[in-house]
Amino acid sequence: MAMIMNKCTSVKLARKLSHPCCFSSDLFSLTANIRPLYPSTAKSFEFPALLLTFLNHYSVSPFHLNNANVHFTFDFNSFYVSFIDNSTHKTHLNQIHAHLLASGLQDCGFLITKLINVSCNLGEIRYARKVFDEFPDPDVFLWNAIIRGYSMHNMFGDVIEMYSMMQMAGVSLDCFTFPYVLKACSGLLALEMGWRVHGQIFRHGFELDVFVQNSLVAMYAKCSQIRHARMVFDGLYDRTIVTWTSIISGYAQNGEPIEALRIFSQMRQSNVKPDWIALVSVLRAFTDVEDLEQGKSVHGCVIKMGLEYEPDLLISLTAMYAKCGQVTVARSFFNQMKLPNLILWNAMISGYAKNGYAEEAVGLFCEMIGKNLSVDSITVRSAILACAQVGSLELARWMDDYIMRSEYRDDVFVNTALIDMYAKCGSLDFARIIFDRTLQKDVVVWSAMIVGYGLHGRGREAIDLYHAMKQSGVCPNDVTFVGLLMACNHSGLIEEGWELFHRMKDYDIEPRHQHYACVVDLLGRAGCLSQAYDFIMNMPIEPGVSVWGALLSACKIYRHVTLGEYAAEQLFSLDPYNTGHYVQLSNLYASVRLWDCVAKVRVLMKEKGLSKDLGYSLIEVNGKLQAFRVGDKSHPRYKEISVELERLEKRLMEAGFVPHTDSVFHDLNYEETEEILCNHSERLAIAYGLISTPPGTTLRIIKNLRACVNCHSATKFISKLVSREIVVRDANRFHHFKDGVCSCGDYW
DNA sequence: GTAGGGTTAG
Repeated sequence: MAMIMNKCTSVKLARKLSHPCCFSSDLFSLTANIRPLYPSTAKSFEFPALLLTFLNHYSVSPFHLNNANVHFTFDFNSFYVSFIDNSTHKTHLNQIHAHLLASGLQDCGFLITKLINVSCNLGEIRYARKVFDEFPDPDVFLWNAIIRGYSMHNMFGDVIEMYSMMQMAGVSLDCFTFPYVLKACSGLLALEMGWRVHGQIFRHGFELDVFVQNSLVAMYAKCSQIRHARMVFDGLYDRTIVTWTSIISGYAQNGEPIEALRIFSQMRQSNVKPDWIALVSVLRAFTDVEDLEQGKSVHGCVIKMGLEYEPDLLISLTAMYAKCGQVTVARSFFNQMKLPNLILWNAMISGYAKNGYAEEAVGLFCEMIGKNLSVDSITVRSAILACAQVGSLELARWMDDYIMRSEYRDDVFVNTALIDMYAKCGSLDFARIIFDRTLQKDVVVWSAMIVGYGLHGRGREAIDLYHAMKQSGVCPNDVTFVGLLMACNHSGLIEEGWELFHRMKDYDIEPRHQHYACVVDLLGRAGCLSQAYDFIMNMPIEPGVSVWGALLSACKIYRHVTLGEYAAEQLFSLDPYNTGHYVQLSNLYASVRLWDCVAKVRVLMKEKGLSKDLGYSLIEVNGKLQAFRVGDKSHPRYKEISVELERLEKRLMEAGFVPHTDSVFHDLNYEETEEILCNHSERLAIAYGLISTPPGTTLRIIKNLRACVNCHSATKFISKLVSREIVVRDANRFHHFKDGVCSCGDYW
């Protein structure tokens, strides 16, 4: 049998028929079984020969054949006609039309409506339109048929056009017309048109039709008019599960998941039983708020209702678990789906990317390309985000190259992601190239570039770009200011940062935690610790982790123990299981040689079951990332690395480098300390980079933790000794080491 | 012949 199958159609049919996870084979056997039924059954029809042609060619459904009134009730629903060889559609339709003409039935509105419906179902929308145009005086059924055709193929502009023409022709609309037209308004986000249609609905007296009203709720919700959707919803006495689902998903789509969930519980109280689409909508709301526990309870509900094999629920569950960080659980749902589905893959890739499983995300993306699966803008954006996290410039180049050859090269969202990616992979130059070639830059594009400069401590350029942005008529937003403040902070532009912070109110932007944290950082950097403390005390919002963290960092740099202890106390109560805070406090104690206190912090961590995060560094050599841990001897070239390390050590000593022992977490004796220091992962990566690349090559290193004082200082020396630029991405920012100086100005 | 859902950059 010729099989040109519409994926979506086959899924719908399979849903009606059998276990969804193995639909393809069931579908085949079912079609095979019922085919032989036709010839014998068909003989008993009294209907004209052309309708037999219809049935034989365009229907594989046995369901209607046993019906005594078959010639008036048979069904040409889209999913029953999707098995026909595409190339013969046109011929068959032509034959049928010819039969109609020959039988003098060309004016039979009923048959022509059927012909139009079948043509639309087969995707022959232009043919349908031709048949429609040739019909002398179309009635409302015929108009609805052609409008339905355009609607089912998402040709919304044509829907609206036909709707206007229908009114001009003086045909009165019925309650079937409006849902198609409203769907078109939603699809086009044509709110004005939606308003007008709403007026028509009133005038035609369809304000009680539940289909029309449900469509109105959905239309307003899709056009971001959730308040209006709510007004229609509140005015409805007769609410079906579709009504409830429309308003629930409307709130979720408009960024109000909490309200969506509140209405869901209201729905449950009204004893309306959710169906699978309602559950999908509710899952989305819990996914948005990343509420794993509630998400799990919906999962329980899905199982209770026996819907756990519903493919679209599997997708929603995958998305929910993935976004809530349960990527392994998500992956098991992902693996259950045998047929490729773009949204499922997107959910898995973005879930991986969002939760730090960057390699898995990139891997899946490559798998998609390898398998020739179609991707969309969401797929590439998630993949770009993952590349940004990996940090490899080579991978970033590959991704950029892929985008340049794709249909997304002018997509402003994709380009924003690319700018961010290049900035995080260490190349502002490439980021700038993308930025410069992006037309119609919105505030997000500008902010991404400003944040990029900020990340690399290029404060002046960030501020210049900010002025250029304003000049081009784009208004800054809160993210722009995060970028600017970060840029000032990372490059020591203390007064400029302070001034910019106060400019925020000119744009009615309420500072958030990140902005306050940047200011505390700025003050801290300038050594104004008591001002920083006063600033925190006068904040209009409750200071959070980022703010106290900034203060603790400053206290560590300036060795201010009492204030540091206070900041640490706040951090421990707000964020008790974050190892970083304990390490910072311990490093503060170590810097003033308060070894007893260092030990106390260690005990505190032990009590909480925490251990210091293992440091590692990655270095990219010839497009490959190599990982090194502290004291790592496992590398195949360890012998050479170790020789290089010793050589470096010697040269460092000769150049007058003195190790800073206080960056070691434990109280060790001097020799051991020094040995561990030069075995820090960063140094291993540098040594490997030096022996693996030609002289003068920039070394690019990615660390999982913040730079330690000792490595930072040693790396400055090394950059001068070996005449190399060394670019290090630590957990917070970039350090560009060159000629013995670091771009961070020794404050990070 | 009609209505509702899932993936989304800084």
